[in-house]
Amino acid sequence: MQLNRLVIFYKTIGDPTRLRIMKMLSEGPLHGQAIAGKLGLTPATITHHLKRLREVNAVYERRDGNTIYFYLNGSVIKHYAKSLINLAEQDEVKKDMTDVMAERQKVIENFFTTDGRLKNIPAQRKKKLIVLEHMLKGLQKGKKYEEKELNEYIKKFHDDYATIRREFIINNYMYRENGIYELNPEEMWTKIE
Amino acid sequence: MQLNRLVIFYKTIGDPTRLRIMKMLSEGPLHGQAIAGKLGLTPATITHHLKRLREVNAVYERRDGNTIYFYLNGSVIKHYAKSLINLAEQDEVKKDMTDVMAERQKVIENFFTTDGRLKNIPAQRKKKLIVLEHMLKGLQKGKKYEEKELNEYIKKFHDDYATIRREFIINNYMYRENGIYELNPEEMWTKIE
DNA sequence: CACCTAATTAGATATTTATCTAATTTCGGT
DNA sequence: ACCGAAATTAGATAAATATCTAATTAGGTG
Repeated sequence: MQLNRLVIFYKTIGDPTRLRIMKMLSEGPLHGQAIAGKLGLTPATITHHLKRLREVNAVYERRDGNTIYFYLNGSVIKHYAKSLINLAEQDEVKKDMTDVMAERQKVIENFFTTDGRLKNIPAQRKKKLIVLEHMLKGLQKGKKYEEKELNEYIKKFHDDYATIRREFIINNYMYRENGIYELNPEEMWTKIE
Repeated sequence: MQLNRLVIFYKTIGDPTRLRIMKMLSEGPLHGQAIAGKLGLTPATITHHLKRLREVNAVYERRDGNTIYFYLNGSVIKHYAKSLINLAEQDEVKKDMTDVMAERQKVIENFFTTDGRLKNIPAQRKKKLIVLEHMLKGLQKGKKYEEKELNEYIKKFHDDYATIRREFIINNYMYRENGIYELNPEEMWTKIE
């Protein structure tokens, strides 16, 4: 459920230590020991908090040797913030959709073959999102997908399923938990400006 | 401290019952009994959550007879959300300030007499904020003000101290706790577009 | 292989807090 | 001045969780 995701995210954020970590990471990646040192806490404690932050995709990590660098995941955080802003705005804004739709259609025609395969992943962010959303249309809301199942689905469009699957997560279209994937509610998707 | 405010706000938001209340209030004001009914919880429990939400100014209330209607305080919520977005954006954007300053100066000259009194409170939001910020300059960061003390300060500018004091809170320039007022860090202020 | 450092896991403790029931307060109407 | 409805307060209980120490796992390097 959508509300539930927000709850978990904000509960995670609403902790002094975790917010301090996020603040530190906003100035650049750090590894666990460094964080522990700066905060005067035990590595075990940092592991605990990073686990929490990872669970909501507020951070991601990159391994270098046996030290792991943690990065702030700005886009996910921004999306949660935006869904808070939506909540705070009681008025419903309806925009004119016709032009937007025409533009989307053109992008889809350019990037997909007539038999529905993706020619290549657009480099331009805006077009990439349109393409991703097009592929997402075949997935069911609320359904839980095994990673393998999702890979198979994506392969119908393009061989590089790993990249595309990652894009689904990065742009907040999907949510991963214990290797199980699920569509996010649309309010949480990365929006095209 | 700034981080601390954020922590308290997000901890408050990060609770299923409170987020559900906020969601309900986003569709219009409600009184306590109504909220309790819809959520299947005790009035005492609702009081508890509303107290929390009030502490961070996420809601405000209006009394009608002896029933109290609660409203969502959209602007405060949006400001916290924006400060999250700031955190998520690692790049620092510097803008050209010279034009902006000239405009502010003009507004201040128009709305204040030569001996520094406020002629009247601007109706236009943008100008109002400039005027409010001008008055705020005489307050000290980190200092805690009694309500009476703050009233006296505002009276130096204008007799209607109650309205102005309220504007300080609504626009997130100041923070109130147990009748004590304090300046918010500037990152949290209402920003002029 | 032996060793070192980083990270994680497991288990224990102490603090926080959401919720309830019961008592109390607040306000308007009769 | 009294009564009823709405809200708050007080106190109790149960659940969640931040942190620590100690043990374990992972990855590299001499």
